[in-house]
Amino acid sequence: MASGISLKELAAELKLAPSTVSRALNDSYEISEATKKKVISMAEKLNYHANPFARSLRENKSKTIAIIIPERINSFFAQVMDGIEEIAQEHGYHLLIYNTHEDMERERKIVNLLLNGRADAIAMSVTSQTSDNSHLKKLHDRGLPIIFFDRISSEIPTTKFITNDYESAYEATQHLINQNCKKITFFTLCVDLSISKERQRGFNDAIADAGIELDPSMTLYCGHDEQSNIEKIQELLNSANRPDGIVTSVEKLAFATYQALKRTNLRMPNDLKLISFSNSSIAGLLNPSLTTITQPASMIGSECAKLLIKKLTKPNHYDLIDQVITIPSKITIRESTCQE
Amino acid sequence: MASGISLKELAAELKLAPSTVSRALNDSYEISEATKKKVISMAEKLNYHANPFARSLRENKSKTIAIIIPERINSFFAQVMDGIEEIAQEHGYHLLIYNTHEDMERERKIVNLLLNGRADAIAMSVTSQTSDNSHLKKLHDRGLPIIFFDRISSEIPTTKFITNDYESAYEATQHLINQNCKKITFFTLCVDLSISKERQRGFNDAIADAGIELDPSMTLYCGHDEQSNIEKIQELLNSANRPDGIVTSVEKLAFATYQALKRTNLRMPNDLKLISFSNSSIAGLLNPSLTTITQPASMIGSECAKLLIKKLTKPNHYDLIDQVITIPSKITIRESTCQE
DNA sequence: CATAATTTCGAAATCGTTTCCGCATTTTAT
DNA sequence: ATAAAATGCGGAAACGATTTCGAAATTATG
Repeated sequence: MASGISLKELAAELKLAPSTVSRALNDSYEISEATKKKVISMAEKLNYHANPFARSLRENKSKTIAIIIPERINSFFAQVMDGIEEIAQEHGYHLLIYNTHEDMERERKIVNLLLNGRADAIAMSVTSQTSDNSHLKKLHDRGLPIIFFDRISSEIPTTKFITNDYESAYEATQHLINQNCKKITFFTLCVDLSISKERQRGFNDAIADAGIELDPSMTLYCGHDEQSNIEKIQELLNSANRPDGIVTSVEKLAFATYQALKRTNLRMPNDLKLISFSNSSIAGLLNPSLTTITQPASMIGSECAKLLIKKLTKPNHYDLIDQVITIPSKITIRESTCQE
Repeated sequence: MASGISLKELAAELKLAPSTVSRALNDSYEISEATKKKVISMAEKLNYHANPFARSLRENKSKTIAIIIPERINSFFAQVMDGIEEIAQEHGYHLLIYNTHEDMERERKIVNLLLNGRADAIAMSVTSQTSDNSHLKKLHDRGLPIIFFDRISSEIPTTKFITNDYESAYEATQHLINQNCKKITFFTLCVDLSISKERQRGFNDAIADAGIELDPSMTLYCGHDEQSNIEKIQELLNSANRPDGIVTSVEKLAFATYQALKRTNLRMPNDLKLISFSNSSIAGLLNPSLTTITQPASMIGSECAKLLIKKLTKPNHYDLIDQVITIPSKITIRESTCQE
């Protein structure tokens, strides 16, 4: 609790005015080199560290960026966070982390917490339930720089980073068609989410463009509970018109499919081919190894951070214009979609 | 940048003194219910949010906990962070995240940043290079509550949370011996780390207790580079005295072993059995599924947070006494160590 | 009714910085 | 030689909240 020495005490020790010491430490041109040296060395000696709150209060900025993610830290969000962290640390920014746990009410609370300057900027991925975004609007109206990534809120006019969900899903589906799949199913989670919609659209279009009749049974809606997902998938795989190709829109549904598959006597890739959106580093170690669409998570994170910091350091030179920046995903073909 | 309305402005609007408004908002007994109601509703109406820096400056506390981790967010640290986040959010605490990237110099810098009250408490896992811990000592001497988890610094007299690394490694090794392995090798990363040492010790003792002669070739030292690890392991597997059982002290070395194995014609578990420390949720999906020692990561995180918050809210009732609390890991036996 | 006790609120200090303004003193220009 | 400008520093206000102390208004008490 002993919070160290203050600027005033340091000044007293040096027999200088606080204003002089402050300027010396901030390398002001008004202070002679001689006194600067004296001040700095005394500060070192007495282990002086400026109080961040006093400074933030005075300067009305916190040198802090807040990250808001919607769920427990999975491989995707971990990589995004790592990407942001790298850039933030490089520029001396601090990082606050919040998790909305897919709960819009929590999202609203957290956003309100950030309304008072605790963070200078925000990078966030919205909740799957975020229908009303008045709280986000308020944040934006206050002038707080905010960037969305992955799960974006299109109604807030700012910069958003996503990956090419539509194209990737299209390509993934096309890949299965090329591998001779006749009945392809799309596994998805939350239909309200921007990325889910895009991926679904990519799937639908690829199916339609291949001249296949699109019907609702070609989409399986899953939930957040692992076990019931597995059962639901198992049921599908045991049914009469089981698919011979699957595109899963999120990593965890691919894993659930592996689990479900274990309980059947179907073989992958012979009876069934699987391709999934995933950032897991061990997709190549699964049995069979999993063909993936890998999102550029780390780069999304670092680009968010770079842009935010640019905006913060040169507010007039950069603007978070209302645009969606797409960083393409990468499809890695592995055994799970091999031709038998 | 428009940082909202201030207490003073709110007071002016209400034709009350700032002190009264402050007390009303903090539910002081000195204020009548009538004025409290008026103040609160006006605060709502004008969207007043207290400036956190002014408050922190005055109260000398930040309602913030800092987490310092030593490397990119893997499944273990992700779970720890989730555990901390859950408890922190419950109690209205904010979370700052720092990553030392296994660099002691960065660790020192980050720790120095926290020397001035930016965080009320710290939960950290040290760098593998942390030999000199004067910076940690300084932090502790200042009276800042600090807790170590997983990678602990035993010289700082505070509470530490670890898992039973020694026993787990011992049991894991014993398990391989019971499965008829005759030549067992231990794969490890950093020998300086407390946890590495403990795991190594557990392995060594299990080997010795089984009446097997312990020799240095039974330990393979790996590095941080994925590819060279794979090559090193591959080389070992192709050598004359290849092991028939492996205990890997960290997750990534198990994955590297899977990769290396692909390049040989050895079969798991027939020719080789593998058990690893790991928190990956998809160990069961590997081919063959991986027998794991799972650390109670989430619980470690939540226990850290609970204890820190107790200490912060009732400083006199709780003390971070110099003790090591062990939360046991759990061994899950899967195909990779099955009897053929 | 006068005095004491209680309730309710205001004025001002305070936390640790930064910065505007002012004031010597010295240097440069005319 | 005198005016102008530059240099180096100090004093004090300000950021926005909390809190100590004290005063006014209300109620209770004798």
